[in-house]
Amino acid sequence: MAMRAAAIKVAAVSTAAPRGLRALYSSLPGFSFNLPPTQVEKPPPAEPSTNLFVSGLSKRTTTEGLRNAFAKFGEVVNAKVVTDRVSGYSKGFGFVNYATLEGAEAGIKGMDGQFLDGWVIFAEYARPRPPLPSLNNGYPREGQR
DNA sequence: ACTGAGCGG
Repeated sequence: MAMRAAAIKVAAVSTAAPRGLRALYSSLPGFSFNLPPTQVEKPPPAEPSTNLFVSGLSKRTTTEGLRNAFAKFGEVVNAKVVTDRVSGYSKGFGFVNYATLEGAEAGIKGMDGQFLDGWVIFAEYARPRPPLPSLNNGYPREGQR
């Protein structure tokens, strides 16, 4: 009887204290939710490139504002604030393309963690993207709708 | 509507 009461108490603690679930499950046989000390943290962002991913933007920040803020650290070839195609409103992130990797590096160091239109923005190297699938060199695809 | 992590054309 005593064990049964203990089991019920454990269940009650489980639901009442979600923060302690990890430690609780770790002590239970058959439950190895133990997080490895390594490899649980954020993986390194990306490999250096001239393309930058900028997040944390204000909804009022436009492409010109983004370009203007990053142009101080290097030659910006292309800048784009991603907007929703139906509503036209900013999604709060964008991309900045520098002419050189040095410019991109300077842009990250200069703008990452800085304020832009009242919001702290984050600048990092963008992930490599495959060439535009939809455009196909400006011609529509044959044999495919 | 514009919300708050994210990787567009």
